[in-house]
Amino acid sequence: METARVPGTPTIREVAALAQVSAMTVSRVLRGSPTVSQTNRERVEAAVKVLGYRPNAVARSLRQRHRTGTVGLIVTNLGNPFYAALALGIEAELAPQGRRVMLTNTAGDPASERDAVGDLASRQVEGIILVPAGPTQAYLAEELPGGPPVVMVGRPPSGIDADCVLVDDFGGAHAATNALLAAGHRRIGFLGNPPSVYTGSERYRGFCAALEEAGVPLPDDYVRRAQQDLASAEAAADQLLALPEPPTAIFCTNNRNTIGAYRALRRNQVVATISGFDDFELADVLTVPVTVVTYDAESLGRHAARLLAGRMAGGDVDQSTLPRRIVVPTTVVTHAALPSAGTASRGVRAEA
Amino acid sequence: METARVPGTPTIREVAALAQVSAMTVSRVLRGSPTVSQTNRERVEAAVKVLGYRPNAVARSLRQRHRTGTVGLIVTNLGNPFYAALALGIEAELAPQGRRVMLTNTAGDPASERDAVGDLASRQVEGIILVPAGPTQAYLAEELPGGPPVVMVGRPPSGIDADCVLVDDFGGAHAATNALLAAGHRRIGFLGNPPSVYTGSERYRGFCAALEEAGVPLPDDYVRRAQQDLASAEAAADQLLALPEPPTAIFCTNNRNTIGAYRALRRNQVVATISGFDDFELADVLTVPVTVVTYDAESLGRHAARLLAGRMAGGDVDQSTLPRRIVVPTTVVTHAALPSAGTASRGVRAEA
DNA sequence: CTGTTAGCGCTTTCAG
DNA sequence: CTGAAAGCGCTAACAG
Repeated sequence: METARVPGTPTIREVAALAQVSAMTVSRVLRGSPTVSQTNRERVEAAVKVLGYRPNAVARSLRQRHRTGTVGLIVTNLGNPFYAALALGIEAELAPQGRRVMLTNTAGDPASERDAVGDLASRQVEGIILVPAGPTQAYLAEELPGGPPVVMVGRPPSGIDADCVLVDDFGGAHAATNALLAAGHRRIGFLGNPPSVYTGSERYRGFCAALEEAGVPLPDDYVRRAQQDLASAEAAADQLLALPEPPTAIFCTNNRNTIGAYRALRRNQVVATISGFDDFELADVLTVPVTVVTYDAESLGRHAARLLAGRMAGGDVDQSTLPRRIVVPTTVVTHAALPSAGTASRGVRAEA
Repeated sequence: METARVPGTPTIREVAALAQVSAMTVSRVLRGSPTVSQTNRERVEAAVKVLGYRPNAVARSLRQRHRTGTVGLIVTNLGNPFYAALALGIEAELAPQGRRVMLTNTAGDPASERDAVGDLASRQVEGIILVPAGPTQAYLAEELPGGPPVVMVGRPPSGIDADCVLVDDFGGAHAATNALLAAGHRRIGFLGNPPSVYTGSERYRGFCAALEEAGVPLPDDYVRRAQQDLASAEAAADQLLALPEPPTAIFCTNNRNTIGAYRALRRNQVVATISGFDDFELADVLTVPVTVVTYDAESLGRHAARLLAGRMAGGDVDQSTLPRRIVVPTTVVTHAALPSAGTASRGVRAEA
């Protein structure tokens, strides 16, 4: 049974046999150890080439106790360009470290998130970057005792300690609302996620704070909640527009809501200023003015990867270091309306 | 040295010791083998719970020779919504099979693609889904002798045999061009990728075939090439519009070109019909008519994952089966222009 | 139904 | 500088 091997997958022993050295010498050459004679190094390299040998990373990981060079990424919806950009940033940061990303899409299902965490831990990932789907991550405490470090993205950890990377939700909403106020708006509606969602409540807080600072009132019926889909946002915007005194501007807490609101305006043939989180392509060619809050999702991913790298095996951060938190800044971009006589520029940027 | 273990990572032996059975019995229980007595099963399950034991998938993979339950995905640009949707479809198809996706972004660099293939093979992925960056994949033959099966997406394999999933590039371009002809256009310009890119040449072929069938001439200067970025597309479109007899419609082979062409029209205050591959959000609210070719990128990913599943360990396809090819159909969607008096519908679909 | 033995492919450890 | 022995955590193969 000694010779019953697949021809295409040689092992280190076969390389050793061909090179007439021990497996250890081959192992040393493969890892670039300096303690190998020039002669042996060449013999081994030749044998590797002849056999088309490729080291088995799984076997290596097993022996090296958990050094798998893999990182888990759990997102709620890869179809959202925001998460795609996040994944891109993470991959770009980790690949040069020789680490690979294992991708999981939860479709917003907390149970699926929990399963994924368990499975990734089983696969010995060295760390996990998590965009949480549910309200709490307390389960991580029992799921990962002594397991891989976790970095959370987009909302702070709840029920557990972990590093995290956040967007300046409050500041961005505050700045965008200020831009609307500066443009002379006094009747400003709000279209957003339910307050149970972290980003939704933070952005609502920023919105309210700006209004309050300006002494501008916010009638109860100017506040509408919608889900993350166009239809629900359109319906909510319709309600705003149907008010006896409709708002002259609407602030939306996410991309879907912004575009839904625009469609409602267009269908009702109303001109009002649209404002919201997340820039989008063609925002500058719409028939109403658009003011958006934007930020660099790829950079968010890079930050998350760097935080994680610090916690992983070989990282620079002491495990006793307190949870770290990075807040990524936002920028307000004002797009002129298509038929407007205003500035013709594609976008006017202002620091948040 | 027997007890020098990290408390948080128990092994199967510790579970066995606690349950007072052998490691094999634990292993059997974990995998749901029916040949375990009820008593022992309960003892083991209790011990697992007490210790918080989680099987080590790396050790399992090593023993089970390559059954890692991982698949490699190599794309050129995750930031492109098309690839994000592709990844989503692949993940959705593989996750229920207990397989995880290892993601790699090549940024269009063939050398990076080759490195990624080697690394993924080293990590013992059971298969690879590849959106090729370079003109040939001949290197796979020497890189993967007896290695994991590969499925290509978006363009057919070159220099090697492999299953692949393609978009009906020819048919889509043909149908879209026919739609322009049916709308009465006789001066139709072409804005596309260099013909060295598979999709570019196929779409050009479809475009030409439709014109030829209709007996409509295609002047040389009606054909312009652009890269996959807005600036280059805008410049190329400018040239088309600057012709003595400019086209009344422009067919573009990709999303970036379509939007670039639209920006050129808008800047030059010209009304012409825009047509192109890939639908995009807000296409229906532009100031000119837009006719796009669309297809389901997520479904493309699902098809790719299914083809791969057939070739992987435990798959249903004999390895001697000839390379399979799936062509995903396209749909032509006509969006009415914003100020037009035509149909008010969001989009008129027609089978390609 | 259960356990023992052996070994996946590699690297740590220690002895030359 | 080199190699032999042992074993990472798990499971196939066999024997009871």
